[in-house]
Amino acid sequence: MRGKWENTTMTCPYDVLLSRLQSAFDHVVVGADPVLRPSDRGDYQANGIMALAKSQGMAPREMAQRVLDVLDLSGVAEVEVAGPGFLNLTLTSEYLDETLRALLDDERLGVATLTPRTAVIDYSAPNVAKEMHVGHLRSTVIGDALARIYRFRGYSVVARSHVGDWGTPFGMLIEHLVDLGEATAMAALSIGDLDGFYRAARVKFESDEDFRERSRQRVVSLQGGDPETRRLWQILVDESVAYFAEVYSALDVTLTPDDVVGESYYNDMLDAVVTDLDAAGLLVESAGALCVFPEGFTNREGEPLPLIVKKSDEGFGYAATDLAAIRDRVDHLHADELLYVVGAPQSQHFEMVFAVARAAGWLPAALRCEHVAFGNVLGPDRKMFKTRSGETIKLIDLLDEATERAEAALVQRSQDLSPEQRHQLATQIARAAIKYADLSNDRQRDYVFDLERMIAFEGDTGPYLQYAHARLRSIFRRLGTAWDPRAARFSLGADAERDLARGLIAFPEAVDAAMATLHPHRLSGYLFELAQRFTTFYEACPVLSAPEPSRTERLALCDLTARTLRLGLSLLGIEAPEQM
RNA sequence: GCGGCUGUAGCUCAGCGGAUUAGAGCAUCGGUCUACGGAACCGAGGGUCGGGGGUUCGAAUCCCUCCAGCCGCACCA
Repeated sequence: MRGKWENTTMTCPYDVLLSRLQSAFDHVVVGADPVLRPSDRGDYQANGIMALAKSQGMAPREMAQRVLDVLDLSGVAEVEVAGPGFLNLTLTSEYLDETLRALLDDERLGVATLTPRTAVIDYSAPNVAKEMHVGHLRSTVIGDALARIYRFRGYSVVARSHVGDWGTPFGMLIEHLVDLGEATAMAALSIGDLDGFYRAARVKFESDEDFRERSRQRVVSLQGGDPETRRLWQILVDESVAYFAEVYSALDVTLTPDDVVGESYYNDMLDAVVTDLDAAGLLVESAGALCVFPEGFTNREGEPLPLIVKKSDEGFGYAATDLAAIRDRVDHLHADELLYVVGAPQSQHFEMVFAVARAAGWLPAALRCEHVAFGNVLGPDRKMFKTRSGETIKLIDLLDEATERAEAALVQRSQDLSPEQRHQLATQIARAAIKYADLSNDRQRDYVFDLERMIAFEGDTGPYLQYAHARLRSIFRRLGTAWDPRAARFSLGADAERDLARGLIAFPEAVDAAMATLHPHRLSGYLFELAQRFTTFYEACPVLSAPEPSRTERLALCDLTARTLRLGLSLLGIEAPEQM
């Protein structure tokens, strides 16, 4: 997973160890993997000896010796062979001291920037004139975390919220808008009652033959480019996008209206998709529809499965839009990487779209293109999370409820906060609770939404991490006199100090793992563990009352921990308040 | 029927290319208590890693198979 991206700096111990081990392993077999892991035996362990020994028909112990003979870890770590042939590596105290002091001066806390690439990340994607609900939570939160991580690593990120702003429902929506009158409709939409608007349109559509007919005509006008119809449609889009911006802001998500590029944006490119697929000899007419049959996909009957590009009614399917979007992103946005943060049920669709794009030559082989799939948000009954009456739950309601609970908890504890401060803080805690709960689960799995648990201040939660950070910051508020980080020397005499230090130097590994695997929970898990290391340290080691030079050393550890938590949380899109 | 995902402690979940004793949180029980923010810490109990085979010196992890659940499988995105 490493080595795919070139590092511009190399400061973290893992990288140093890996490169030293790698050259030793290369002496035996070039490219042999040392299999370097964090370990509680030493600081790290290299498990690659056994596999290498097997491949060379040697005894593992003998192989270990052979590698040790050429392994140069001077100034970095001590090594010892254990068990069948594990290399247990313990960083020298000089090297730890050196590394930690370098971190004190490093705003990036050891995380290297990568050679810049452009990544287009497709996420969130709500529908125009429809409420943002829990179904959009994961895409929005995971996508935004990935975008933040990528940016921090030096990538240029183009975010795309691929909103549903086209298709047959818009006939009915526009007619409903006309019925209400523009002013009334805009007022309704601007207060965020998108669902009410949609539902009312739907009801009329189902019960009123005349309305239904008008709606059909409206679709035709819309697709035909009738200016007045387009103007009305634009009102729906603009009001919705403005509303999404409010929700994004409430969630502290980085998406802006500029990132909201709906399906309609690609309309003009759809004909070319068809023409070019045809020219490439990929297009087949089947049952009146224009299709591509990518290899390896079959339907229920075992027959080839089509990707329908143009429907038998002449309309374009969403596959056409997705294909057009790929071309646009590769050709015009110059993407080196494409990510689609979309639910797991669509995995086959994306596999097919990617296969067709590759077959058509629109996706260079070197370009990373991935469906970042995720599981469902489940309710307490382990079914799709809905209200008791079976309705979808608005994101904004979810956030409001979380904020209320956080606020209630704060009332009991924080006496010195003004109501405004308390509300502001409660908002930050609520966002942290919801986002962290999502990001700390393996994204591929379904997870059970339990607000009670996720907003708790104890346990593996966002608020717990925020609290750890706030405790750290309070130390510096009570400091009184200034301290000089540059005077810090890390002797790490106490176990708790050393454990904390080991956690601190591993931050780059966690960021790297989250990015390489596109699994933000690798980072959240790291942060939780770091917070635990800190609280253990904090119990065992007095800071402010410690004698020098211990006091300065411990303050430096606290400083690094606070900054690591803050930076790590920020990469997940979670704020770290100074006080709680 | 085919394909995908999932099945680890009472509950919610980690376990990253197989590796030295399977972890955490919550809950339970027992400690710490003039406390640098106790919204904390320390400790205990609790698991035949869905079942069964296989490969291996070694498997929660790889392969096969079975069972259970969720999802997808031609014109809604």
